[in-house]
Amino acid sequence: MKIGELARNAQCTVETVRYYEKAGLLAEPARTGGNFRVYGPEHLERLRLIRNCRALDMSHEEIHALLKLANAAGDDCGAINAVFDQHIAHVDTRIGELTQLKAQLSSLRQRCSSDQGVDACGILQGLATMETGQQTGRNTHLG
Amino acid sequence: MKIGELARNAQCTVETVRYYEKAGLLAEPARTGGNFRVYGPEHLERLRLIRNCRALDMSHEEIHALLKLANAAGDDCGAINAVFDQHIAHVDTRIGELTQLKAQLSSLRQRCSSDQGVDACGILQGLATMETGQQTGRNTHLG
DNA sequence: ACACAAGCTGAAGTTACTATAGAGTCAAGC
DNA sequence: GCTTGACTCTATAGTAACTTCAGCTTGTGT
Repeated sequence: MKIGELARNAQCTVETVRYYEKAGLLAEPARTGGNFRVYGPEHLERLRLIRNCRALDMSHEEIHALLKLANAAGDDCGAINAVFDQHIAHVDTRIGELTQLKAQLSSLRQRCSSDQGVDACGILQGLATMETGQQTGRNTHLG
Repeated sequence: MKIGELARNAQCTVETVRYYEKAGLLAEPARTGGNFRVYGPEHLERLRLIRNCRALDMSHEEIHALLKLANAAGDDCGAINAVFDQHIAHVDTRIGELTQLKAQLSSLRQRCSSDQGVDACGILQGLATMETGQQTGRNTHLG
């Protein structure tokens, strides 16, 4: 199949497919005489796997590690579990961060009664004076 | 004060300060004869506000809107509330997405018993065949 | 024969910064 | 007066994971 069909089957754009190829996630396919890429079902399966990993918010780095492990057929998959567990921990951390964030936002939001002037706005005052606890988490790749 | 002192006071780097200036979030300050930026307390207050907004995961676009509203002194701050409410909704959406995500990840994770071969790995099988419900949310700027 | 869809490459744009290169400024010490 | 070192300046490139664009070639339908 050609790139457009592949992309449709995997629910992504052709640009994304070419991007994955350049990024080394998807193997370079054969070409037609006219230089068009031709894919087989194995490419589709691989692309679906990649897209699902992305839907699960894995980074390219994590996906790359996973693919490498998947290709080392015969090995036991303890290492795959490790990649997965680490990713679950990322997601969990991020949920915790956002939950705390929401609490902070809600508390600020309550300080404003909407029909007063900007000068007295509790949100703006809070934003200008609050001390954010330590530096904010750059510790996951999840936003 | 000079840029280094400003940055220290606001807990960020000098590069970030210069970046905010170029991005139009922070007003261009006066310069010394030697072309060094000189800031007053009003710059510090503004910078603190920006940093706090960032700590709350607001995008530059949202912050820009907020600053514009804050500058329109005298207006009532219903519009500020609207920006805030929208941002809280973003955070909430993202928490929901990640929670669902974690459930999916955990369910996949349980399919692997660790000491089997890669061929039989339930995680990989799941990843290659699962149908991700619709397209994944590009609907917030929160990762 | 000709239009139009789909494909190709390479480069630039996105967000919010961080990092680097190479130069200039300033205060302190000798 | 001169040097050292900390600080500052501009401009450019790199990061992640794509998207968008320009300009061209190929394939398909009538």
